[in-house]
Amino acid sequence: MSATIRDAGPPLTRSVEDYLKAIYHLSNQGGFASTSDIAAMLEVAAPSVSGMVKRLSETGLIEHVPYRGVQLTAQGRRAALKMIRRHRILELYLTQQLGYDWGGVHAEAERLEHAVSDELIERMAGALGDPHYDPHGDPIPTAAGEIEEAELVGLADAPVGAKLELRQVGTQDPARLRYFAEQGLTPGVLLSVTERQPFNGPTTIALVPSGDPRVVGRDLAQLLLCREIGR
Amino acid sequence: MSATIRDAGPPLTRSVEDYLKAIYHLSNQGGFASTSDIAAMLEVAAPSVSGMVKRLSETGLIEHVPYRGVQLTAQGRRAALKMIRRHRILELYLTQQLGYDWGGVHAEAERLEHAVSDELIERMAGALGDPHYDPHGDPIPTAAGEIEEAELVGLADAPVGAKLELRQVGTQDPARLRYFAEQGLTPGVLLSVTERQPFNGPTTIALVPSGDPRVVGRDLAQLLLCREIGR
DNA sequence: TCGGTAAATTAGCGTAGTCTAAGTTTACCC
DNA sequence: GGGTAAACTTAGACTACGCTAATTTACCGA
Repeated sequence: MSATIRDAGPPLTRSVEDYLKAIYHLSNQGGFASTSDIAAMLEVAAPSVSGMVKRLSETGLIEHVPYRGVQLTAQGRRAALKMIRRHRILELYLTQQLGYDWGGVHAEAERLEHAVSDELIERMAGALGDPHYDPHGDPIPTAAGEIEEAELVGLADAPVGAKLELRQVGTQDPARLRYFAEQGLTPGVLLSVTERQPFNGPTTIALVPSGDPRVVGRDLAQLLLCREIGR
Repeated sequence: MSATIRDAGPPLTRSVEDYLKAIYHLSNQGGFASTSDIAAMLEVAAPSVSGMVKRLSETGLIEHVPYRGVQLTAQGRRAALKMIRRHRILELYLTQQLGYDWGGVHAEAERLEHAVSDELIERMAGALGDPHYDPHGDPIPTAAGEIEEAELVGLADAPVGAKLELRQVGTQDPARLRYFAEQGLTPGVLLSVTERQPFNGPTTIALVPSGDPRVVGRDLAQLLLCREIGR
């Protein structure tokens, strides 16, 4: 009989863990992560990524479509979620238990996530009351490697007063994408809904933290998929 | 003007940190650490040590006398003490704040000590009340890289009732060293002084925790250099 | 004083991961 | 539909670190 589930294999190196995490973040729901995006995120040269991609796909952690991009396999996804859990638990622990502020904590967690044991993470999680969300509102994967998928709402449908994080832009059209980028409406941006005109009218939002206002017509607003993070 | 003190240079790799720590432990007070002892402590092959020794002496962290052994330079010693501080603070923090027992804690600290920042260590130290000793009674180096040298007393001069840790054996004579080893008297062993005969008579001790008694004549007892860790 | 042995070193190689430079492939635009 | 720019991959080199096998050195005992 083959190994049940934990077919551990050789432990992953720091680099491999970083690549998997980057690929996870870049290939949100089913998409491909491109070589150059991975290179930019990890601050390495593109050929380094090509080389690593070859190795990772040989070991079954990712699928590689040459000149297209990569996706995580189930195994790679599991490993990535494990790192994300570690990262988020560490960030939470360092801020809540050791007085870190949100500036320094990311770099610290980035280094520690490769060195901590599962046991330590679970002890930290326990000391924090087994949290399900980090302070950004992002869900923390469980120890078993499951993550709650954030529910996305179109900006056109978000209630006035809601505080949102823009997560995806639901179009491939370059003209629209360029327009959104010009408006500062790119994934990751925070905003709040300040007003909406009736009868399918435009939505007015304020960017956070700058407060800059934007008015977005209904058709475009439906393309801006957001996660609600509060009122 | 040359750099004042913190002539940091490139950050040390994990391996380098491990080598420096091993050399520190093996070359207690002015002695040399041998290639094979380092290899044994780090569980690598001897030629790997030779190679690393060459690099470390080129970068000024150690002095190498070929076929003799190595010693830390002031710079190497500083780096080693920094790692030892990290290790001991981590061990203390993990046991006192996160419920680790003394079994699992060493391996965890061994990994973490290479990943933590100075800031994190100082925060942990602060949370612990800036301790000066670890639970073994070993002194914790200060953040500035100073360590309280344990004051060693010959077993022949230790007061009856004292609890001691055997730290060094003050002879190179193989016959005596072998005898001590047979008696279980090797560095690191804990013991308590139960009795001493007058007129330069022998000292009777009990090994801790077994309680096994040993009677040691004065001449030999003077060779057993101990650190007092309580009564 | 001379071996013999144990320790140390050198030689040579392998892997992981990085880089630059040089070629391919894709995609886009007119 | 062809040309070009951007993205990607391949080629080749380098560093850190490990290993085994072979050689050199130091020391101890006869």
